[in-house]
Amino acid sequence: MITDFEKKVYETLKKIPKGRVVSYGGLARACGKPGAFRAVGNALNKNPFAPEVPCHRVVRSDGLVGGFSSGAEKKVKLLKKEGVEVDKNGNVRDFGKRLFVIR
DNA sequence: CTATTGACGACAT
DNA sequence: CATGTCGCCAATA
Repeated sequence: MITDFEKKVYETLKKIPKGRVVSYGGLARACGKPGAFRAVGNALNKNPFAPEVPCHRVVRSDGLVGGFSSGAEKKVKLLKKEGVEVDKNGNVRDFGKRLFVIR
């Protein structure tokens, strides 16, 4: 079951360019719900469009990669593969520059 | 319909 | 600067 909110989340997430990351809060704001960052995380956790939607590009506002349905390590690996360097602590290098602000 | 949960965020200590 | 607590929204039981 795909709700309108989740659909919006996935659609918005597809806009994120390769090599860039977006915060849960920013993504939530782009969906019209500035405070729904938790709900966004939930939507991504289900992740019905795993390879189609780049859910691994969504990171926490504090610079940490956050979690991942298949394991945060996998997420980090994918990010590195796209050119996003991640510290062993889990924080993205040059987070401010890598962060993609929608609209 | 009510309660609990979760890939979080901001503020307080 | 590091840890702890409360608040947030939507989905699910």
